[in-house]
Amino acid sequence: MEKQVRVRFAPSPTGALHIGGVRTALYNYLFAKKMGGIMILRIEDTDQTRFVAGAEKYIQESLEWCGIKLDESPWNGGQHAPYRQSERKPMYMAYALRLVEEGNAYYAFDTPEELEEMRTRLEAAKVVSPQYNAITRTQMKNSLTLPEDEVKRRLASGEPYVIRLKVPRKEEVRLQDMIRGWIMVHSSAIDDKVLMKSDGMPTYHLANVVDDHLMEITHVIRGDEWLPSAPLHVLLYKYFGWEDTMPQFAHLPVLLKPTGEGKLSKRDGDKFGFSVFPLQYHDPENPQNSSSGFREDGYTKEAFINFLAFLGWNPGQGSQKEMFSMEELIEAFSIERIGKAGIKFDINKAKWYNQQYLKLKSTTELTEFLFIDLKANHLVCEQSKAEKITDLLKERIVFPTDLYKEGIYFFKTPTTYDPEIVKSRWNDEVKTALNGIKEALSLESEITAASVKELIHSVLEKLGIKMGKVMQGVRLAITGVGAGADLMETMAILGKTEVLKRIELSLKVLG
RNA sequence: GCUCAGUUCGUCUAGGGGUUAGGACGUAUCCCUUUCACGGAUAAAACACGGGUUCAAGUCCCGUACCGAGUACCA
Repeated sequence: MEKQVRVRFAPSPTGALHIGGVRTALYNYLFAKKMGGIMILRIEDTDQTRFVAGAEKYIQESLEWCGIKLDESPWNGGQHAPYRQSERKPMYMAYALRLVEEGNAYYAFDTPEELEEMRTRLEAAKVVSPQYNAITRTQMKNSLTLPEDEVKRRLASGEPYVIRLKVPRKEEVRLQDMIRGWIMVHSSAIDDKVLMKSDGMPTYHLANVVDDHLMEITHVIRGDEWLPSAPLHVLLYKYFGWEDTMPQFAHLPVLLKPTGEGKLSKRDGDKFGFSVFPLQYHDPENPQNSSSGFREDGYTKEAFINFLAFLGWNPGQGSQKEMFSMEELIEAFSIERIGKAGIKFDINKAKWYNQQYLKLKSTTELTEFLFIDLKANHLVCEQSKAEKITDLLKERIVFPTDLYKEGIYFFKTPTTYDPEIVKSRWNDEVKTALNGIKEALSLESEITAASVKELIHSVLEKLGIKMGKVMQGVRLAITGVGAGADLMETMAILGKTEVLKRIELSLKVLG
């Protein structure tokens, strides 16, 4: 029987969780659930200098909103707790030491200044990529070059040191990526990466391999930016003797800016006018670091997830289905169908998805959104009227707030009239029609969409005016704008008195 | 620079040797309608380039170009 699938999403709490991170989490989740496996979240907080308070909470809330459920995490525990690397700190040194003892790693005492000096020296000597490696380490201060007693003395004196991986000089490192196939890298292209930092914390490379092994991770699904260091991780698995249980790798293609130049970054949200974060983010220490989120922009989570899932993945096999619920995504998902190329971000598709999902919602549900904006603007409205308005408008909205934005004229008598429409559509014929409608309307007791339509028809017929020529002017008089939902329905909701009032007002204001 | 990846309509993509290269978003036009939208229909729009392999290449191989990622005691 196959081993149970265990995947992890491993963000670092350095700020708001980027949309690309959400996608990585989503793919992990979809794969885990598809395989009947376990989804784990591990907080990678080994860099204390970049720690941001509140970031972890943000990650948690984001995933909750998306409906990505965690089987094991810092918040709900699990058999491999703790799930924060900072809390696992004591474990890592032993593994690093084991590497040192077995001759696969070594102590290094070089100061930042000395490292900098080495780089400038190498650059001056026209070395293309200065790195700490099999060649240069012979000239640095480490346990490979220093006498044994000197190393012991430095260690005992509490002098700061790091532990570096001793990368072999000539060796072919290969790994199989589930998305990209076989990848081969020569060890000379990898430098002697730091495994343990001088503050006693492991670097990502060590921590990730140790934790993935300990947590029995079977598949590592992560961003493309890790691909270049994946061979290094393979080397670590090898030195630890964990090759047999090494997870399978899948490196996801990056999300690019709409222009395609570089990956989508925090700043791009402002630049291109859309959010790059799932939730609104407020940085208490750095308010200008705050950002808008998809949730607050009015995207439903269903649309957000559907949109995100299709950024680099599709069900293939000739499927033309675009709308997928989380359950359907799980059912259809496979790593093999993830693309290799970077994806340019296009917010239009997200808007379209949102529109589709909003249409699927019931009028009652949508009316809730209308009430939110109504309350915020200190307006009251009867439930039945609000539902009628929602019903009328629901086909035209992209965001829930459009209900209020589009329907503002239901709640406020227009005080201004769209100058463009006034210019092109306001004329004597319209005024004649309006006067005729006003007269006929004042004789009515109450109106319905059908009755008012009939009324207008007969008035215009009597006056010898074609409907198409004046109706936009009539709309302007009643709503102040040139576009909107069915005008007859609109008038019926407004009621006879209000319609009359507005006609008179327009005649007075526009002359 | 070096290493590793990638390249089908403007965008997301289907396609796995033989297709009029399909769909979706967006765009345009038409229909519906009192207008705008919705809906329906139609259209414009792509295999980066050059070599091979093959009877046959978007599909396989090799170069070139371009694009991206990585190149930290960051993840």
